[in-house]
Amino acid sequence: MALPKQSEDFPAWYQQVVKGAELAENSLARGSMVIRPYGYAIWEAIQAGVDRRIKATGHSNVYFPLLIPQSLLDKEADHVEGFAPQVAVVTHGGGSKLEEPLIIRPTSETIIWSTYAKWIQSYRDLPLLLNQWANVVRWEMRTRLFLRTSEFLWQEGHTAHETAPEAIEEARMILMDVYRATVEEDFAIPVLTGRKSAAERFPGAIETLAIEAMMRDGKALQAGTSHYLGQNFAKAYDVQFLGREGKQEYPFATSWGVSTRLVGGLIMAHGDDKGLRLPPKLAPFQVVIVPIYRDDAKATVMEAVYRIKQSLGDVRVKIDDREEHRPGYKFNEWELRGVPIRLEIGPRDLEAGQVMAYRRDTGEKAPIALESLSSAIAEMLTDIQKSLFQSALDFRTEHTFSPGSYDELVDLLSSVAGFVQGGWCGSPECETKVKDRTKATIRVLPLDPADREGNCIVCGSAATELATWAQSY
RNA sequence: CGGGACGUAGCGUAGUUUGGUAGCGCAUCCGGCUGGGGGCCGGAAGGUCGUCGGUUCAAAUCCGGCCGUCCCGACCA
Repeated sequence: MALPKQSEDFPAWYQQVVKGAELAENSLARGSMVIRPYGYAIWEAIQAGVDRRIKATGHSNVYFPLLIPQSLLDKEADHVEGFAPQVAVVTHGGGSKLEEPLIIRPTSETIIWSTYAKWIQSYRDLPLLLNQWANVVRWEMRTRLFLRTSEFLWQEGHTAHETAPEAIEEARMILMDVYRATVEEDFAIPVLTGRKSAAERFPGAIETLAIEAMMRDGKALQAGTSHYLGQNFAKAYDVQFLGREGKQEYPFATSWGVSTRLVGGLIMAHGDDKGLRLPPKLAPFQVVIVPIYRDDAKATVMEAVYRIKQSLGDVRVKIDDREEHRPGYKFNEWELRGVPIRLEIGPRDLEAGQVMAYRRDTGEKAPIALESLSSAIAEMLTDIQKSLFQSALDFRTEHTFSPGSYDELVDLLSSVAGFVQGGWCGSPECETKVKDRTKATIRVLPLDPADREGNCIVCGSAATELATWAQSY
């Protein structure tokens, strides 16, 4: 199979990588996907890193139901307005029409906060720091595997706090210590962190924070969000606690999530014309061994191969011992599937006391002496993880611009050049003007804006902050 | 939901203009030779031509409805 070049047809490239690497495929219900073993293994590695960090910051996991009475959704005005068009509704069950329709959760604020009403009575019950791993359904008009599917897997954290500053700090901590840390350390993808403009905010949120990553076509992908919800949900679901001063008070909320969309980001941030390039921390197989032999050498080679796998200890090693494919076929296939290191082991190598090692990220191939293999592989995996991050960072730097005029801003955004930064006065009119002209949106605003950022690149009046615009997924 | 393209074996496709027994490549299965960058030879199996209806002696082919996929919009936490 010939993969289209990224530069020629990025969407076709993406789709064929997803299918060719056997990550996922479309399923029967519109917009839904089957995640295949290799794709799911990547998701499990992602989950492990996120879950570990969520727990390390004091949160516990819970599970709330998939089905939510429709009336619950209606209680928070912004929320219902934002989600109603995307909600799937169950109207029948047990062979008859339901008295009250049930919605399939598009997110769980409603069911969770209606339950928190029972759990939160006193300031001693706070903070309540819970998270769940779940599937949600949003009836999107246009879907793409991993990036936007009608059903997707995610984690959603829902916390309740005594004070606003505490909740705001929680939302920021999750953004920085869980999401940014996971994506930069595990995915080897640099992210911008910041606030969303009012237009891009989560329905029902007071502040939405996000991490944004650059894909190799210059578009931005929102890779994770963390919301400060204020007291909106507490009031909508009548959650009150008796405070330290003996008065009834409403708690302050956050919610935050990352989803299987991250797999799409992983593909598009690192992939090249040969396919996937997986960072070692998330790769289901960190090393693939392709044995090379004629019949007479088979026993010797395979015996060495198993011994070598043993010697690599904790490294996740796949031995591709399929008889039906020749080495060249396997090389291409594992490159498409993004395995960081390939070891070629044949009689010639064994005689020389070495193996051939191929690095997926750089395409370099060089021999490694058997006696130092274990440390060399460990070192190489570390180096690949670092070097993928560095090259993604370099790519982002090369594709980040600071235009001097509105016309230049429009040109850069229209040609999907990458991230485009400029002063913004904070007015929705200027934001809309750029969007109408170029389809690009403000992806992030600084977490802590400076006092002044020159003039608004759109209208020329005093800028209150530095905005980063981009085309986005 | 609007505009465009498409739907033929597991995958990719030819055939549709001009209606007349559905073909090719890859993959699969069997046998053999092979094996350091997508092997070769021989044999085999695999098809409600997306679906429903219409026109016709005859429909993959013409007409209509529906379903689905992809691209571009609208929408999108």
